[in-house]
Amino acid sequence: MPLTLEDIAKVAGVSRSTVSRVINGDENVNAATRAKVDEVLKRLNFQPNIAARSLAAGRTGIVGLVIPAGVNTIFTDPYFPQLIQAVTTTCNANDYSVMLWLAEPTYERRTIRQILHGGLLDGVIVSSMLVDDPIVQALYDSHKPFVLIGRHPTLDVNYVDVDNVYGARQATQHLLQLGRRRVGTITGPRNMIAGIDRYQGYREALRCFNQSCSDELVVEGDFSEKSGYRGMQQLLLHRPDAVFVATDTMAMGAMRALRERNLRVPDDIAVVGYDDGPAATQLEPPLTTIRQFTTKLGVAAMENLMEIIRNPGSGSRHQVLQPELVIRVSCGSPIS
Amino acid sequence: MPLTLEDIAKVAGVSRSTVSRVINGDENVNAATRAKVDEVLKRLNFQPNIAARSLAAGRTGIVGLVIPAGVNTIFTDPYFPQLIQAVTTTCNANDYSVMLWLAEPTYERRTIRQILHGGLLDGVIVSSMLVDDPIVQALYDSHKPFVLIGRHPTLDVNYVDVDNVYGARQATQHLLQLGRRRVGTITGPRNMIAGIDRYQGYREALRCFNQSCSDELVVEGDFSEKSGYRGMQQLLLHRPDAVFVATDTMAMGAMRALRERNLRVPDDIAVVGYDDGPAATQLEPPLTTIRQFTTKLGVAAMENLMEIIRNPGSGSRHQVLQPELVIRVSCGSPIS
DNA sequence: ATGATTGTTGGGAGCGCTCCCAATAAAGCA
DNA sequence: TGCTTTATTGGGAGCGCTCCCAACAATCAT
Repeated sequence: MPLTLEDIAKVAGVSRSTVSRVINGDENVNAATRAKVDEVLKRLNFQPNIAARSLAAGRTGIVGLVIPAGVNTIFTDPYFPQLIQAVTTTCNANDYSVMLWLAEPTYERRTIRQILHGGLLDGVIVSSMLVDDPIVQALYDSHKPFVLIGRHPTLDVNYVDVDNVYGARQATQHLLQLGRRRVGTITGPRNMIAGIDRYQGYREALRCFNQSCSDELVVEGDFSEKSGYRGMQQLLLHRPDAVFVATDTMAMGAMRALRERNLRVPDDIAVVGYDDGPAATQLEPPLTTIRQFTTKLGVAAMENLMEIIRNPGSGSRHQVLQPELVIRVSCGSPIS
Repeated sequence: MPLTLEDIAKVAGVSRSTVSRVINGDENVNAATRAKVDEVLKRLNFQPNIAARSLAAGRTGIVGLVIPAGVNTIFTDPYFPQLIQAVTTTCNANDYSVMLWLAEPTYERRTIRQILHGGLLDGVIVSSMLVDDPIVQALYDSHKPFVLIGRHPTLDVNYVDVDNVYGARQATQHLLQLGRRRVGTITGPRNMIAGIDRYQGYREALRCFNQSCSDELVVEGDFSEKSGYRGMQQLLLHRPDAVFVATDTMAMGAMRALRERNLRVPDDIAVVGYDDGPAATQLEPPLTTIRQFTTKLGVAAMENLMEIIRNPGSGSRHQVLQPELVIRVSCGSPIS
């Protein structure tokens, strides 16, 4: 049978309240008393009952991390592991526990209700992917503290994000500066913010160089390796001399397609990826890509969330990180 | 402010107790009353407070899924995603929620304590990898219901497992039956049960064919792609004509090494993997491997756990699934 | 020395739920 | 008809914790 505060109190010769104070770091405890209680606490390996605390105090020390994507996506793309890692680590460092929801985009209503109204979570981090994810709206309507990873197109919510438009612009400009003139792109899905923003950055870069954006050089992918492969095949019909691929994973597929056609990278065609995941360095040749500090993103999200939990009702918080171009081999040197 | 039982009761014109009965499916409620309460419940979108239920009833409807491996391993190996998927789905189908712990093998004590004594979990599933994982011992000492995925070498605990010895024997025998005579292996780590068992199966197969097991044809890997690559390079020094690789992921690495040396699969060297993950079909040539029904494993684990939760104190339960050989191209046809 | 202040502690109330028992109404039986 | 049985319902107790307030002792200023 698990111990209770009262048990500890009896052993330490103090009251329930005092033990509670010690556990929660209340200032108003005599140093000697605190030492004594601490000793008993440690000796009996006491762990307070989370449910009881939740009920009494209205907080649990648990935050939810909701990743609305199929398990396959989550574990294929190196982005999510890094994110999960970062959030988990930050949580633990701050005495929070994480509850991880890997949800298919079509939630059961029950799941959402549980997340929102079960009373178990102090706050929620959502790695929002879809433009119109129902859970975001639901969180917005509830008053539970939450932070989005990735900006939201319409709602004014707390979020942290990397500047996808900027990153994509950097990538595309890099290709243009090297003298490439038929720069294609394999985009992400158009119902995901990141997909839209990166495409936007691509177009802005073209405009900077007074290039028109011809539809034949734009293919929509879905972030998977296979869609990169297919996308590249399609693109090749229109003889691009460079491609901006909206994900390293898709870039892998794209390069597989090029290899099959015996096209050389970067000589025949230059490739830029996006993410700077582990694959980037393993590819042949190593991939020039956009580094987006996924870890920082996760940490920032959690820090914001904790701030919101501590201090609710303050205005909505936005934090945008700048990604940076990592130059490797896949774009080669300037073409004269 | 979230609703309470009392709120619902007031609206429905009944008592708190009756509402509770309806929610928990108690038989002793008049049909008309139940309908009325159900209607209110649905209309107001009521969700009982988990903490309060936990405190009063001693159950939460939450189970923990503990995966004691680095995040990198977890997301590299296709085994875990499938497992997580299976457990999560089964949970949801049975009105349980999952709390996922991705823990580095060296747990903080705090984490373990929380898992065990926080009182939040009705039960725990541990995907035990390491032979002497501290959390298994801790769970064993506590009296919390738990199920291991993967047998335990010494403790008599509830587990579900696939027969790794059998699977590895099948794989190796397949190579031997095709006439290969210098069959090497890249094993898993020796501190993981699965690694040990598969190596054991390999040796048993050799013994069946009256082959001695020469140390030079055995290399230890760590389940990673890279270790497969390295292992193969090492193995090649001793001219094997076939390899049993204890993981598809490692097999990928092994085949990369072979490609680099311009060795043909299966002509020059035959390869069998283990897992039948998505990579198996994508490899060139498609990989003959052992299918181990990871999904079934996850489902079985959860079903056992629920049974144990419902019915504690029954003897320990063991369930072992048989894996099967999936023949593709990487072993070729019999050698005359 | 007296009243006010500060530091420290103990105990009551109550969070929202489940479980149990008692109360009531309805039905069955002699 | 009177009494037992059954079906249905309501309310008290209590799960383990936090929060609040009151109690007390020790210290301070006057």
